[in-house]
Amino acid sequence: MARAATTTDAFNAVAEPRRRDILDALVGGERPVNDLVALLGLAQPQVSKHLRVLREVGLVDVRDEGRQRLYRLNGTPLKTMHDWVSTFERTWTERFDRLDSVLTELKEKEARDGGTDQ
Amino acid sequence: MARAATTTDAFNAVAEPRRRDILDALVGGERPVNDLVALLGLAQPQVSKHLRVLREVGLVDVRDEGRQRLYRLNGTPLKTMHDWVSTFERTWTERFDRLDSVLTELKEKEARDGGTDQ
DNA sequence: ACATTGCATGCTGATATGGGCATATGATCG
DNA sequence: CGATCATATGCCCATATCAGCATGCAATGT
Repeated sequence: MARAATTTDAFNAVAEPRRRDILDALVGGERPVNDLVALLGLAQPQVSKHLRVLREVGLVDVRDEGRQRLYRLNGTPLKTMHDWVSTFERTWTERFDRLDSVLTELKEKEARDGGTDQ
Repeated sequence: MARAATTTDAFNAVAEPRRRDILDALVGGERPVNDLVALLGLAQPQVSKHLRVLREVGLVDVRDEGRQRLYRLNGTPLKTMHDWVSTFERTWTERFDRLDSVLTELKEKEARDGGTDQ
């Protein structure tokens, strides 16, 4: 088996930096493809392809307006990511890091003096 | 060019669900590889490989203890992800969604104005 | 009708992936 | 030392990716 498809979920879709850039660019509101092309300095086909991936995971919606296609951000699928990552929030807090070190040291000491572990 | 390496950053490393599972399993504290093998129901080599990726992006630290290698969570690299995702937090708030819809409708109406009578 | 603009899609090629399986390395025990 | 437990690596392979480039196609302008 190979790596999971980029269209599998938000995690995979957003692992690509360009796609994150696109989402960032859409925070300000709807934009036609050429706007994004100009903003990102990418070739138009690649932008369209990235947008396709984002659309498939529901991170953007499209709307036709004349000969343009206006893409709009829809962050809902990011909620899952946010929830998951938040689980680890304590981990990068300095205070927690210290606490963790202390706990680990305690464990090591215990394991050394008791003999009975687990 | 192909997809970015999984070891490029936390975004890519964590796009793989098994690796997320491993991190989840490590929230409770240090664990030897075989613990993870049992918990995840994966083959030992794959677990070791996933751990390698996690180590390369700094999401886990290792410590030798006899013939075991104890892996420990280090969520610091997740902070970047958290910060980025948080940027979009408003997006999945119901109230914001509604506001957004209204704004879009207004825009659509505006774009249409001046011509058709209604 | 024809040219043009705005986007999407198709194809090619180099590349890294992740699982399966075998094997190497390393520490510990008898 | 030889056996065994705990992990890491190596190799094979099917697969999806992403960039680049050409082309398809709908909407608009003249």
